[in-house]
Amino acid sequence: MTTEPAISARSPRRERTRERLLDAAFEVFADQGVQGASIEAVCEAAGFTRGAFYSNFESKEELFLALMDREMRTHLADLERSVAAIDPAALDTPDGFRAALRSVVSGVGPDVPGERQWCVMKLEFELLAMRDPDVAARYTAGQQRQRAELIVVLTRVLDGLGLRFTVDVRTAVDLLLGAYEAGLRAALLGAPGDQHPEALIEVLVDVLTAAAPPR
Amino acid sequence: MTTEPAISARSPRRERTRERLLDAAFEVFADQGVQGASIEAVCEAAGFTRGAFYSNFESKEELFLALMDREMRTHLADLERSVAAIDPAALDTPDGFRAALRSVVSGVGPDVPGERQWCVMKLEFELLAMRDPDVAARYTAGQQRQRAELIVVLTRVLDGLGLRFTVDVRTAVDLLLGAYEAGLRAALLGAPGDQHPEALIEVLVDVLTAAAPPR
DNA sequence: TGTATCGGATACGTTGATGCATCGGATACA
DNA sequence: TGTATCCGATGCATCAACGTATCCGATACA
Repeated sequence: MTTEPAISARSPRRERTRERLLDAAFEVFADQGVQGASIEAVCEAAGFTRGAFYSNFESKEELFLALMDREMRTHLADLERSVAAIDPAALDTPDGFRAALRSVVSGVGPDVPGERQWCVMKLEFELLAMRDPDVAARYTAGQQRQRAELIVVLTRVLDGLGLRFTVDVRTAVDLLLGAYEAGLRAALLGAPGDQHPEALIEVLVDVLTAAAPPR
Repeated sequence: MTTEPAISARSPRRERTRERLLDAAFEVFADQGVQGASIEAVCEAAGFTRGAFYSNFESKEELFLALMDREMRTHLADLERSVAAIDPAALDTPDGFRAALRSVVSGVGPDVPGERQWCVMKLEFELLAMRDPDVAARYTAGQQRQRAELIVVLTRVLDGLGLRFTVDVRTAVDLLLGAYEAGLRAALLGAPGDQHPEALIEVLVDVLTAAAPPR
């Protein structure tokens, strides 16, 4: 999209500083917000000065876009990895089935340490997307890839078990993702009550498979 | 919470400028982001200079908190109003029931013009809450009030119809709110597919009332 | 070992937001 | 109509972030 120096033409050293700047950007953006963070702060966190930054990126916006693309690629890969790691044998028990489903829906399961940052950055992405059509297009494209992957996987898994959701699979995925995100956010904000992602997901799975024909 | 000049001790004139500043803050914050917006920009939008601002608020943060409190109060009032406006007669038909439920869940139904700003500001609130425990406490408190109201209302309505959700009412409310928000955000971001709030809500209602005992 | 190129550091001028100290006009009350 | 008070406007000094132009050291290659 933006003019990238023919990606192959980037020296290894250059590539490493880029990565370090992106890593730092993730931390600093999550901590202070994309708008609130200064380029200087990102550079400092990465152990560089602004000279290095302007040598690698044109602006904070370009840095942000590069970061978002990288994160979405990473999480799609994580999803595919955790899908590949599903143990078909464990699916027979309801608990195993729910666990697999949860780990798949969360994209990467309870990697609890980074959960907060991940959630915050997702909110930042959505917020920026609300204001910039270009960001919105990239963001929704990534979300759609994730959604498509989940649809395929769930269809396959349920077929294998001889089950069916009581609603269209695509709708089921949307509901599952919505419930998971809402629950996660509420939990991270310290909300009381029972709106925690695991609980919501389990209830939802029960409801969505309730009237399904037995194997 | 913060030192407010004994609310009664605010002259009507002063009160009006405060309101105008809050109105402007809503617009500007939604447009440029809380962090991205300058105090100057808010003042300009309100038709004042910074002198007026510093005479009424101590900082941008205090303005933000005042705005968040006001918005949450307003939306709770809207919710109670739309609850009061439910026509019991229309609840008999499935469509009427769903319509009532949707308008109640959305807090104020399809007031479509301001929907985008409302959604953006909610994201801003959540994001700021993620970073500041004080903001988080106020935000979740407001959310819990809304949730409690919905729980009461839905229980009452369903009882009147001789229906029951197939899951705990509190869980049902969480699922409905989650689905609505997720759908709304996706729709506003221009996502393709069927993840639109109305559709999700209707499916969810069907699922949640499917196995309910008939009247 | 000499040299050219690349990558990051340094230094500088510019801009825009901030907070305050002070001023001026309008409103209320005698 | 005169006067006091309140409230918002104006002017100013400060500061942080920005972007660029230039410099220096390291690596690659002859």
